[in-house]
Amino acid sequence: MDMESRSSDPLKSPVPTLMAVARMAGVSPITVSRVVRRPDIVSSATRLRVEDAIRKLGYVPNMVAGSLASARTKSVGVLVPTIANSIFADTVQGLSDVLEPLGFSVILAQSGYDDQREARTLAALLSRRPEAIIMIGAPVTAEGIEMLKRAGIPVVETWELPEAPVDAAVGFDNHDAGVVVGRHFAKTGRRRLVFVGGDDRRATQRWHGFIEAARKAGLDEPRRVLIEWQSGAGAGAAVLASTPDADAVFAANDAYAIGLLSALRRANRLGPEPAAVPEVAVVGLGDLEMGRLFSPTVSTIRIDGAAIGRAAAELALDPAKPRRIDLGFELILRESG
Amino acid sequence: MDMESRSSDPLKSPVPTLMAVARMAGVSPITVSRVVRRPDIVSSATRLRVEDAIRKLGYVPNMVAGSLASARTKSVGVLVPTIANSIFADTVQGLSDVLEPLGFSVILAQSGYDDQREARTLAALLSRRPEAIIMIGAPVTAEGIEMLKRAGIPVVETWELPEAPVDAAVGFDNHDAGVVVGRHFAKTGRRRLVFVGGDDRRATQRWHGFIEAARKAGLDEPRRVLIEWQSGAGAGAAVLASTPDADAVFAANDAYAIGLLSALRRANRLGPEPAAVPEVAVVGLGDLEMGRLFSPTVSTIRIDGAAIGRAAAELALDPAKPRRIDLGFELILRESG
DNA sequence: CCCGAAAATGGTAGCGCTATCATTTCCAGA
DNA sequence: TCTGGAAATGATAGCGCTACCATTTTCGGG
Repeated sequence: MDMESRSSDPLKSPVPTLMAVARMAGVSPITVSRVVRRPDIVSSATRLRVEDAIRKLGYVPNMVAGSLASARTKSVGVLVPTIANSIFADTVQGLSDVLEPLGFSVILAQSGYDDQREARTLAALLSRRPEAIIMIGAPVTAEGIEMLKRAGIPVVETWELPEAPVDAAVGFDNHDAGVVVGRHFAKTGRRRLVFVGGDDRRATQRWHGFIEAARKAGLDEPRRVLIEWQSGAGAGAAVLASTPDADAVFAANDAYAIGLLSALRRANRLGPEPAAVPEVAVVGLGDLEMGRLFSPTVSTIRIDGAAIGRAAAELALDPAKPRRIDLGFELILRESG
Repeated sequence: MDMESRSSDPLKSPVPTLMAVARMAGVSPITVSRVVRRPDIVSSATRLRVEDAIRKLGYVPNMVAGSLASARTKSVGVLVPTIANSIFADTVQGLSDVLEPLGFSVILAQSGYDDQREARTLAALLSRRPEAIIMIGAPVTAEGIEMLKRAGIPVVETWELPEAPVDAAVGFDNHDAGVVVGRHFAKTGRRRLVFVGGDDRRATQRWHGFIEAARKAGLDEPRRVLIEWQSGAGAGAAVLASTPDADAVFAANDAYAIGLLSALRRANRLGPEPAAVPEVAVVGLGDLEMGRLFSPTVSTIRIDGAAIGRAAAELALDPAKPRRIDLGFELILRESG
């Protein structure tokens, strides 16, 4: 499609500039700029004239030029491992809800749980000069950390609370979450503990907390089932295949927990009605709505992903705010364990 | 946090420019620019020298300036009703997977199913001069359509196939989906049909198709249960409360379908084992993984959200490609109906 | 009716980069 | 050794806007 054919004014199709508006309204360019950004300091007579010209021309300010001139891009870079994971989607939603009303745009990028890609992606984000970076997790490569530091902008790491974040962090203690679930299993008489999840740092922290609690309680050494795919069904099958004797499973997210419960049902290890004491206890993480709808209802470590996003946005915009926020988590016990 | 304190070089902390690199390497600025963008046309000797300077200074190109000079932003605006909906998250993921490797960034914005907000958001997106716009659904306001046309860039509408899209569309026929489900219910002997969903245009198209099929088959006039919240549980409760006598329900998405099945179970209308012929047939839309894990497994209109995203990205980048792609859908029959 | 301060508007000079030409350097072939 | 065209590099002029300061206009109070 060529530009001419889609313009409503076939004559001087090129996208109108602030200069064009100024000429049409008979004012200087800077006045147009003021009408757009600070209408209050322009007399209402001129303002009306300018607004009229803007409407007639269909002028849309060029923020690229504006950003260059003002050194403010009104944008925030957001780096997630993947968006096709409802739990991160909630966080993105939350931060977007705070940022957009303030006129900030979200530049979204995915690292795909890949270290090299994270570094590349971070460079790409930074080249757009966002006013802050918000990421799920902490940067993994030294390169990435270095770039972030040099950028001199707020950097908010979420979903974990590193000892020494580049700048700020909003999240919860993943290690603790593992401990809490481990203890809960011990207290309810479970002995053969299993952890299913990926091998990213957050999952690993949960795993460490989980073993720690199991050891302290004198249980069998917990086993870990590593999952590559993002599929709940896959996670369920993997656990049944590699640790069929497990009597308690901590799944790194609710999707895995549901996948496992579904596999257990298919293997006829669930009984027709949710048992008071299930043969295999399962606890997930995230508190997806699905978990409440499933039968048995899924016990979980509840995390408020949207709240993390909102808090992260606030730290990103205000460097004066405290640089570390622990939003905590909550163990929610339902039928699954 | 102030900029000085976080720079690795406390001396001349300000973010280095291309000019600084040029001076350090003893070349002209344009040569640095070429090393960054087209390394192949620079002699290897100078290239090495420049790359060295870049590394030493930690230079990150300023794409804002580059975009202004070249009139290419290497960015695509993406407008979704909400990202906290796994089905759209898949589409965003898909398009991002195509766009990022090509050096394009995704500027993500949410309209929240709100017409006015859609128009505002579109203006904000356009002011960043993206090279294309990809949106879920078609623009709703005349204003929005006008702005998009004037922008003179590719615009891809997804998840529906309007008669006259602004530019391009990738999706499937929502009306047809309704027809297919309606016919299926008729064929399997259902009579009291209900549709649960929102009142956005896509849902409404499905609804229209659904009634059409029901009328043709001579069934009772279908009823429509309108849902505001995005919650499956809410949808389930609403259907049970307002149309308790329904014997077949088409849910506008799988989350609603699962919410309804869960409510039916709680109301003891599901039986212990999935029945061969369920009392109430339920068909969802989207084919979430959860639907396959649930019991009963959820019948659904399968849509490949990621594929829609990938195809949309391709149309966005290449105006020569066909402007209308019907990716279709598939009725997947499982235990729920 | 004048004065001075506030309100309103404008001129100038870049922001950091790239497009578009030069211009210079290099080197194979005569 | 000289030539000519390709390869490599550079000078210049903006891109469309805003920061900063200067200038003009307005208007209430003496």
